Amino acid sequence: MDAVFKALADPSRRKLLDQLYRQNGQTLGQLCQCLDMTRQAATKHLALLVVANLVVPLWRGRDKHHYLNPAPLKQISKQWINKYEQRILPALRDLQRGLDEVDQRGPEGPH
Amino acid sequence: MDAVFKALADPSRRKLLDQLYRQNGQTLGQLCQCLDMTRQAATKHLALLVVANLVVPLWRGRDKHHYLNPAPLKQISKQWINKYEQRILPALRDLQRGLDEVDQRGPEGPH
DNA sequence: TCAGTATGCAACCATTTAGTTGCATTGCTC
DNA sequence: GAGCAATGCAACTAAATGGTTGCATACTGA
Repeated sequence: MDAVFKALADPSRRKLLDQLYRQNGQTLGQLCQCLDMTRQAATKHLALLVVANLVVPLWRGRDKHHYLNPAPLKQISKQWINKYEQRILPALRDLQRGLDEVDQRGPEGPH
Repeated sequence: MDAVFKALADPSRRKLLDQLYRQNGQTLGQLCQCLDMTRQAATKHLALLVVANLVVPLWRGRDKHHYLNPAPLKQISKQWINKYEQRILPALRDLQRGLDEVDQRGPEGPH
């Protein structure tokens, strides 16, 4: 799971995923064209995506095609993000209570 | 959105969120105890969470209390992750087609 | 008012990261 | 098989990151 969050942290890598979302199975060369960096740099980004299992590479002759694997995204969504989403309202209530306590101590206080 | 993904990339920061999930409104001192690093390091992590608007700090006297704000998580889930989740089956189909094309060129090939 | 507690700020260090350049390898095509 | 095209690998650099130490500030409570 750590690898997935790490992989998603970089805008270039998210861009790569978006690119594969637009058209799945692209080669390294194709993917490079959208990134404004050298092929080698893009390769490293792709390597991280592969480690996170978000992308699966497939050799066809001398071409390396890349395929999207959205499963890990579902994973983190289910195991991590969802539980927070369900707390939106309680969290708001907590914050309001916090604000109330601040006010009680005296508004226009320090900080 | 970039700030949110960046904030989630580090395990310590996710741990802080989990800690606030367990008990909302904790002070810096309390949050530090779960992290095995100096207070100053924890402060920096919290600063990133605040920038990403995942945590809202609130001063009460000399104590700084921290409150969870799950809204940005909902945001990225809705605007980014969900669209990928809906592609799980099509992506699998794409991959299968890719595998088929590899096989046609001759199984046990190079790479 | 004084001691102690909670926090902020700044400088510094080590590691990781993002990117580059240069060269090697492999496969297609003519 | 010669040349071109697609990719891999390694070394290097610059900047961001995660962490530390030291000191300053501000609130609390006896």
